[in-house]
Amino acid sequence: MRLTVTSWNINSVRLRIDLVARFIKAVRPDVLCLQETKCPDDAFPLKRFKRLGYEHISLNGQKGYHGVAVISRLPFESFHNRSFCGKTDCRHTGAVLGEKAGLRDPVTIHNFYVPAGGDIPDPAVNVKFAHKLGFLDEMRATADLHPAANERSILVGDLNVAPLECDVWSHKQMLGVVSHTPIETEKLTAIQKDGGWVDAVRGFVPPPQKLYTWWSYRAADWEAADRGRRLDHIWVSPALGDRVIETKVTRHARSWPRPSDHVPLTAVLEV
DNA sequence: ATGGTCGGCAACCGA
Repeated sequence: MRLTVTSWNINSVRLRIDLVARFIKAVRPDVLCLQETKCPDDAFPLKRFKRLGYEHISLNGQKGYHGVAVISRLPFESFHNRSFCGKTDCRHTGAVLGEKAGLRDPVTIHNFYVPAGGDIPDPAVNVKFAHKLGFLDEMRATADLHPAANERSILVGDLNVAPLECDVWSHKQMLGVVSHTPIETEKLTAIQKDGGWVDAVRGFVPPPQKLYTWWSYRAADWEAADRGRRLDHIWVSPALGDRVIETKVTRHARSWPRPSDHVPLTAVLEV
C-alpha cells in the first residue's frame, strides 16, 4: 500500500485553511502533519477537514502559539500527545496506523514542532535557545524515538534545525545563526544517529544539492534572493529505510497568496 | 552593517 505523508508548518491553520484545502486537493496526502496551528483544540476547523475527506485527527493545540495536528484519511489505532521540558507547550502529537487503515504491520507517525530558539545562540543569555537545546536532548533520550529493527516509524516536523551545509544558502554565513549553529546540528544529528533514523528527503536530493523548505518573510523577493533553509524534515526508521518511493518539496506554495513561510514537504512510502 | 515581515491578539511575544 502507498502511504503519502506531508509535513507543513502552516503558521495559523485558521488563517490559511483555504491554502491547506488547495494543497490537499492537489496532492491528496493520506496523512497531513501540521505545525504552528496557533489554534485551541475547540476552535480547530474539524468540519472543513472532514468535508475534504480527513475524518481522523489527533490534536495538540493551544491559544496563540505553537500547536500541532495529525490529520488523516485513514483511521488510527491510537494517538497521543507528549510534553517536553516540563512545559505545557504543544509541540508533539503522534498517531499509529494499523489494521483499521488496512496495514498488516503498524506504522507510527510522530509530528514535532521544535522550539525556534530565539536570536542569540548562547544558552547562558537566551532562555529560548536553552529551551531548544533541552528539547533536542529530551528527544534524544525519548525511548519511542529509538525504534527497534522491525519497528516502522516516521518522524516529521518543523525541527527548526538545518543540519547540513547544503541545507542553508550560505554555510559560512549561517554558522553563527540560530538553526545552523554547530551545537544544534550536533544535537539533531545525535537524535538521528541514536534512533537509526534515515533522512528520507536527502535520499532523493543528496548533498551537495541545495534544498530548502523555509524562506523568511523579511526578504523583499524570497525567490530572487533564495536565502532559504531546510528546517522541515521527514525521517523514517530503519525498517522503512528502503520503502521511500519519492519525496517532494512544494516550493511554489511559498508564492501562494498570504503564504506560510514554510512549504509542504511530502514523502510517498510503500508500506 | 543593519533592518527588513509575519500572526495572534489587542501589549508585545514568538518566529
